[in-house]
Amino acid sequence: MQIGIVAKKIGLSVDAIRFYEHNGLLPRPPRTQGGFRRYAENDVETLAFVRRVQGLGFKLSEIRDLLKLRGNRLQPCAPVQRRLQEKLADVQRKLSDLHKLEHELRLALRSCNKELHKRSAHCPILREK
Amino acid sequence: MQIGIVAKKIGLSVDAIRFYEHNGLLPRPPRTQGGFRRYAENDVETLAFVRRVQGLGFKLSEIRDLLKLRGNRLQPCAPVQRRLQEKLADVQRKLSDLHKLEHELRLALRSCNKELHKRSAHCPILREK
DNA sequence: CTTGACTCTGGCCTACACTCCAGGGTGTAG
DNA sequence: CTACACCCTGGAGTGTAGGCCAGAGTCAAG
Repeated sequence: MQIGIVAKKIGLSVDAIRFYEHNGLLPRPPRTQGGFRRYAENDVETLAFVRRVQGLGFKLSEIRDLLKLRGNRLQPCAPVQRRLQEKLADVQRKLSDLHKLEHELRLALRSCNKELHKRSAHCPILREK
Repeated sequence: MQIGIVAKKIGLSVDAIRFYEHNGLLPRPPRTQGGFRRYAENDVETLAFVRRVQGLGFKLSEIRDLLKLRGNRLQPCAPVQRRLQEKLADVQRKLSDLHKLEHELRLALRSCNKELHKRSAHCPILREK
C-alpha cells in the first residue's frame, strides 16, 4: 500500500503520516526501488491506535511511550492504567480550573448587568481596581 | 519609574512588559536621555488591567481590543458584556469537551480493570480494534 | 512511450505568550 | 571616579501538531 491509500483509510494526511514516522510513532517502512514507502496492514493498525489514544487526550510524545508497551510480547495493563489515571487527573484539574473561570466570568457579567440597569457610562470591568 | 520596578510591582518580567509594548498593549512611554523607559502610575494600572482580564481567559489580541474601549471617554458596558458572554460560551464548550473526555477515560480505565482481574497479559487498550 | 496522478526530500510557516541572549550603554551610590 | 546593577535593541528559541511548497522523481494504465 502506498502512503496515500493509508492516509485515506485512516483519515490522516500524507504529511501527518510522514511526520509520525519522523517522530518515531511509526516504523520506517520498506521502500520501492524508486523510494516510495510500502505499508502493510500492521502499519494501518498502528496508526489507528495512535488516533484512538490521541482521542483520549494523549500527546504524541506520550503515545510514543505507549507504543513501546504495545511492542512488548507481554502487554501488561498496569502501566497503561497508570497513564490513564494520570491523564484523568489532568483532565479533572482542567475541569476544575475551567469551572472557576466560568464562575469568574459570571461574576463579571453580573457586575456589568447591574451597571446597565443604572444606565451608567462606566463599565466596571474597564475601571475596577 | 523604570521598567524593573514596574515589573516587580505587577509581577511580570521586564521582557513581558517590553513584549506588551511591542504588541500594542501598553503605550510607548517617555524615555530618559539615555533611552530608559519612564513609566507613570497609569501604566501600572493598565498592566494590572491586562493581567486581570488575562485571568478571565482573554488572549492578548482580545485584550488589545478591550483596551481600546477602556481608552474611550464613554465606557459602555454593552460591548464588554458581549465579549464576556462569548468567552463564557467558549469556556462552556471546553467544559463539555472535557466532560466527554473524562467519560472516555473512565471507560478505558474500566476495561483495564476487568482485564487485571482476569490476570491477563493482554491489555485491551493496546489491542482493542 | 506518454500521460497523469502520485510521491520524494527539505525546509519554512502557523498560533501563543513569552524567554533568553549577546553586546553594548546608562544611572546612581559611595 | 568607579562599581555594579540596571537597561537597551534585535533576533532566535520554546512546545505542539502538523500544513504547505517547490522541484524533482516514480508508478501504472493505455
